[in-house]
Amino acid sequence: MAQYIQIAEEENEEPIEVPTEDDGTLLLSTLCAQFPGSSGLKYRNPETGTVRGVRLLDGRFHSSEGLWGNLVYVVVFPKDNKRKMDDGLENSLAKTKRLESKYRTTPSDLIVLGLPWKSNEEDTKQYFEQFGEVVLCQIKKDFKTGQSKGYGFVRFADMEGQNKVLSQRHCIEGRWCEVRIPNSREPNYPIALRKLFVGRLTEDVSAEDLRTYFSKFDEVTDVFVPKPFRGFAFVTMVHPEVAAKLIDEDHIIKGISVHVSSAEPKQKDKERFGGGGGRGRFDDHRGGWHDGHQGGGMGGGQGQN
DNA sequence: GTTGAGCGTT
Repeated sequence: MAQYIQIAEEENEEPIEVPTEDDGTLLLSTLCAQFPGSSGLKYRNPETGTVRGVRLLDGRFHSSEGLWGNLVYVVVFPKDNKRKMDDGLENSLAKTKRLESKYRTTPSDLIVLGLPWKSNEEDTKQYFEQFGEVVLCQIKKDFKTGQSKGYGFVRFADMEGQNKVLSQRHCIEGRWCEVRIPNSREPNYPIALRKLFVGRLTEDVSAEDLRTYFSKFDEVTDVFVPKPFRGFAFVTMVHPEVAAKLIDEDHIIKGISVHVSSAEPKQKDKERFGGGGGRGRFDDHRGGWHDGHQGGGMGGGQGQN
């Protein structure tokens, strides 16, 4: 009968339970469904403290004694993380997901949800032009009455405009609107819930190091290190729930123990830390796109190409 | 004349 194995993406992360087959093996395809792009499994031997790999034969993982036990297994991704886009190891789901965000390099139509009924195409276009050259702006209307359906499409000439517009919320003529990649069920969450404050930083840790480190947990949309160096940085993740799990933890990056907290400190934290200098951390830098946007120079991070 | 999640008459 099937059992459930606890599998996590990182050793110290919350595992999810994945079912085995009736014969007690775990299908690689089952693993890939939960961890797109994964290629293996490992676990820490409780007795020796060393990490062991799990045997993989013909697309099936086999536990050592036919029992998976209560261990938390950790996903392994291909070593050459600089995987080619059409690497056979990546299934189509993973490809689709990546294409939707990280590896997208040309602008696409973006759907704008929640427009005010009264908004017209001219004013809406004007609003979006603050982010870059707008090459398309349309509002969907009832073809009979001409009444707006409250949503439309916008397209930018380049990725810079697109990235900027996707990385923040929008207030158009008094209403909060959402801009998304069409059909991607991924809303873009409020930046305040995705942005991490990385404190106790030293200059040995570069923006690229930060991006590489935090990319292990989720896609990183932005890394900001104040110049001149001030001992902290901001890292913005795609998913608020991932960001939440990283907050209030110490992380070792290049041997340096840094402390991660929310970029938008709660009142009590303001009293504990910030305070002295006057304004809070969140005010110390403008939201927006700093590096690593897909447009120009391909910021640090994992493997592209 | 109202409304508020959705996915586009070319």
